[in-house]
Amino acid sequence: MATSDLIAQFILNAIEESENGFAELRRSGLAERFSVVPSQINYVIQTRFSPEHGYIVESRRGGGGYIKITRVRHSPRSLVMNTINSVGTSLDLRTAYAFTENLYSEEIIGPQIRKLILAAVSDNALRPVEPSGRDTVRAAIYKNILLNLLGE
Amino acid sequence: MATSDLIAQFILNAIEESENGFAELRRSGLAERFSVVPSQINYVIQTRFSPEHGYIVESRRGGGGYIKITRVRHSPRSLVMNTINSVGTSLDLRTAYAFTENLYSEEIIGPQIRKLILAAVSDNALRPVEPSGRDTVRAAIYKNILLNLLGE
DNA sequence: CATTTTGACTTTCCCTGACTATAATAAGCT
DNA sequence: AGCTTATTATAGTCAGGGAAAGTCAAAATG
Repeated sequence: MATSDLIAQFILNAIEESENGFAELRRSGLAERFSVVPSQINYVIQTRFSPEHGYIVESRRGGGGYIKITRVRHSPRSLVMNTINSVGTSLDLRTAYAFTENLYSEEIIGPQIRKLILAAVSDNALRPVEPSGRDTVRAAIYKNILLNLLGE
Repeated sequence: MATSDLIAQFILNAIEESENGFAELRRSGLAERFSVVPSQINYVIQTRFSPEHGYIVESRRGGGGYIKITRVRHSPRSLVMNTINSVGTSLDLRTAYAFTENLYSEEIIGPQIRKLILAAVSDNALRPVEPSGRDTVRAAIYKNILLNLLGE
């Protein structure tokens, strides 16, 4: 398992353990704990705690600086609608994963639907589509599934 | 016996031995073990662990990369596997409907899943794909969904 | 001639380090 | 004391190197 995964897990755990739904961390301390350069913490945050994943990140530099990562919560319906709106005409695989995990962890979709969505928009499923066109197709499929999810 | 068969055997064995029904492998390591070039592993996977064979393949590149091969648990005679194998490389919308209705009436999928499958392979979802190519994409998506849905 | 094997090239992801930006605190200066 | 400047302590950005896995088509094999 890559170090970035471990760091992500650590942050996730810190948020879970917290009362208020956020973790306040020292970038330098975290880097030291995992024996990586500080900028790797930024990498982990950018790749795993983006708004698409359902987090907001605040920070402050200088003495007493910190990074605060908060899990955001929407009402179920607005989250689905927000997600649909966030998907433009193009959607890369990573972002699709992030959106779907977010919907899943908010319990808006169950494990089966999560699997269905990921299967439908995976590169495996889109194999016949030219790589350069996949993100466009992915976006269309993704939005269409979510729209049908809304109209129960 | 060809080396590819030995590699396939090895992978099969690894899956059997595993608790969870999947094997997580390092492509480079496997290639080295059998003294072949890494891309031969891809060849083995493509020819022997395809969806039609009942396997799900996931992977990750970069540091800490891996290939994960999951055997979908259900008898090869099941309606799902039959459906997957009936799809082939092309699937028109009417046939997709028919297959899905069949799965629904056999109570293998529920109403919501039925709806979402159809949403995923509808012409609306595939709008960015040129009409002449849609059936091919539809087939790939359809098979992938079915396979993943039943590998719970 | 179908299948297997190979290798050159591409893509993705992780990790690092040099450089930049900002905030708090300490040190000087009037 | 109050203002300005230097120092120190953080965090942010970006480009690049390296470690995997993916793709594709040509060559070898049976």
